[in-house]
Amino acid sequence: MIQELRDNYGKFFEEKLLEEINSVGTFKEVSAGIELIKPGSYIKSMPLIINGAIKILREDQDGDELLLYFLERGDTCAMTLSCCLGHQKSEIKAIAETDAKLVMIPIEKMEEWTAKYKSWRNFVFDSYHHRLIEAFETIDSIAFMNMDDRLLKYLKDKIKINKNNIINNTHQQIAYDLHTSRVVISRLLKKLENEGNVKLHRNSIEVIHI
Amino acid sequence: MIQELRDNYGKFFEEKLLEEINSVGTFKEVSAGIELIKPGSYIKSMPLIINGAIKILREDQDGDELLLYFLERGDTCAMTLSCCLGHQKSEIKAIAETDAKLVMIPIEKMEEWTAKYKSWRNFVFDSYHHRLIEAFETIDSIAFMNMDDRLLKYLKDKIKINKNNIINNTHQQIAYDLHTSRVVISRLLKKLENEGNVKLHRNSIEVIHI
DNA sequence: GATCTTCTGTAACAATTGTTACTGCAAACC
DNA sequence: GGTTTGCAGTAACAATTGTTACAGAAGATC
Repeated sequence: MIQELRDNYGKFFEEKLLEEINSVGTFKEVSAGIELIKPGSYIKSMPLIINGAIKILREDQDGDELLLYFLERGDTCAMTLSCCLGHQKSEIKAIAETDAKLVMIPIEKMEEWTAKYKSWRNFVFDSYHHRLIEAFETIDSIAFMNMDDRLLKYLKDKIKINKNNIINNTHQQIAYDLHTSRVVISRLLKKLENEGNVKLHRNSIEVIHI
Repeated sequence: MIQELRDNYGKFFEEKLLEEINSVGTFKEVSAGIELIKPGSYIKSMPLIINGAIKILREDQDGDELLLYFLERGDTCAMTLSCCLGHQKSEIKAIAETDAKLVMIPIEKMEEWTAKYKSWRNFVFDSYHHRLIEAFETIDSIAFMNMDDRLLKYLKDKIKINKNNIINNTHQQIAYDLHTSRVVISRLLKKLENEGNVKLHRNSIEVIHI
């Protein structure tokens, strides 16, 4: 595990902290689709992402959901951070977007390292910063963009995250992420296909051109 | 100023930190309507809010804007925090919602205090936590609520922030905050008036019942 | 191969929100 | 008092998004 940590977090943390993480962290592999965090649950450890991607969703009381953003290598979950520190319930839902490798860190260490390691402090602050920025970008999308542009952005993000221009999702799954209906997504995808931007298959979408 | 700090931040910070804030901070009074932060500008100091309220807005490239949330006594601007630490440009716009008193802290102190004072660290983490939660609540509103409910929420928030059930805004100003058109707001307000929930006057709205 | 399930395509329609245009009113200004 | 300016009310219409319903295609299962 120490080698994975060095490869992925060596540029953030000094060797001594890497060793501490190695000694108290537990390695975890998850398969795509696994639910990591349920809204309303308490969180006992914080994940450092080694590889793969995690999808972070917001869910309202009716079970309606909306994609907030993806976490990747080098990211951590800011919500987890603040929940741990504030001993609060989770406000979000996290699902493995791809198969992923994580290192789970017990929350007691967080406060300790925050005082001890400058690099850890900076990492935590940076994480908050990035999540806040991404939350604002999500707000931009839903406030200022129409569904056709939001769908384009979604396809772009998916390609980037999965490193694959074939998106293995049904229209219904996309509709959930964008909080709209399946019919709307089918309609817009068909339009994109007619314009030559995508090719539609059953259970997957091949993106030809942005 | 030290007394103002003790009254408003005494429960967060130890006396020694209060004194440090007092010695390096500068007191600032602003009138309602003053623009404190422009999107794209660099930030050189961070505000602690003593009283009054600050309105935080998101703005897109076309100049369209959207209200994110209000800051009050005991709050600080998380965006400022992360901009200072990351030496980044502001992603938001801040306008004094009411007359307000602030203490401005030079950013160099922030890193220093983060290492030195546990209470400061907790304050900063808490601020991030609250802003993230509020950003998520803003996402909830625009993603899951219709304009009529968003308007109700807006009126409620305004009453709370201004401690006054008369809201001194034109319909156009509300439309800007909610990123919609004046006609839509007039329409919905008129509906609320017909239902007996508000009374409409020129340049102001009297809220009768939630 | 026959059946069942799930996914996609599409039409028709409803609801919500956005736009344009015009009106009268109130306050401000001269 | 008369004029100008900005605000609010309203109608008519357009655009976008959401809903319902149904048909056919692709896989999965037996």
